[in-house]
Amino acid sequence: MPELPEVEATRRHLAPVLMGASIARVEVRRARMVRRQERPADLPERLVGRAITRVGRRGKFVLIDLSGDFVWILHLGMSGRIALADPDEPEAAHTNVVVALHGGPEVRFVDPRTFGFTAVYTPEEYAASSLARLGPDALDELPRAPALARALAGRSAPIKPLLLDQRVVAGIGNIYADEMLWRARLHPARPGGSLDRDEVSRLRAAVRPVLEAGLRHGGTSLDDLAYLLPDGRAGEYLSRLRAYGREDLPCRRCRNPIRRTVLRQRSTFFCPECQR
DNA sequence: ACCTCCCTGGCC
DNA sequence: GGCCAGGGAGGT
Repeated sequence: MPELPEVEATRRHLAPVLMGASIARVEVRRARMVRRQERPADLPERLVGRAITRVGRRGKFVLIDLSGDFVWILHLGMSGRIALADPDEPEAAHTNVVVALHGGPEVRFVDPRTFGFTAVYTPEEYAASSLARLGPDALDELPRAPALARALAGRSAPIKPLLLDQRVVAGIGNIYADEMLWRARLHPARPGGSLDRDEVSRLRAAVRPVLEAGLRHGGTSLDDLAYLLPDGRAGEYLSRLRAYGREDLPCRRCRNPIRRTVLRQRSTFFCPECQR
């Protein structure tokens, strides 16, 4: 599932190839993939001829700066991936958008479920978009415990959906949220505002190690292989998960069975013994 | 602040 | 054949 580690792996894969390149040609095969820009049909003309000056990331968004102050945005949704391939290589199924670079490979946006999207923004459009309301990046800008405590203070919503709220902290998705709460020994249904100082510190301390472990192991590909690395391989982090997907399996800390519940329509896995 | 919806492949 | 997975926007 593309959450922060998978998106960061994608960014690292793209950056060396895209930096300094310029865009030759754009093909949008599924119009639905271009969303959240006022006139989606403008995407090709906004991209063609522009040079790439930076390949960044904020939360789950890949942000590609272009000449002329445009920014090209990629969001992988839940089944998207970016493949770099020479034009004569065969295409994967569900190659929905192709962006060819001058004298270089094609950037192929493959996404069976089309929850991912792409757009090109002017600075004004960016400022008016939901991207401008993203919280601090969970890896690069993680707030210290006191600031995190302030963000959670007075919140009656369960801590897990708060972790998934991209305005609080950007980049955490359903799998890694469960892993962080397991590591911090916090029950996912605890109201955000009920966490004491020590608990907020534990949670804060769990964020980066979980994301970095995901990154080290190439991210998490579930059994449906909806998510793959840019080169088509499966991420290896699945086998190291402590909570997510482990219903009825022994907790790796206390050996009691992991339980599954649904919180805000999302599968939630936790150890009822050691997460309180 | 909550629920519904979008979409498709894989599984039962 | 029907259900499930889920990020994020939109509606209530």
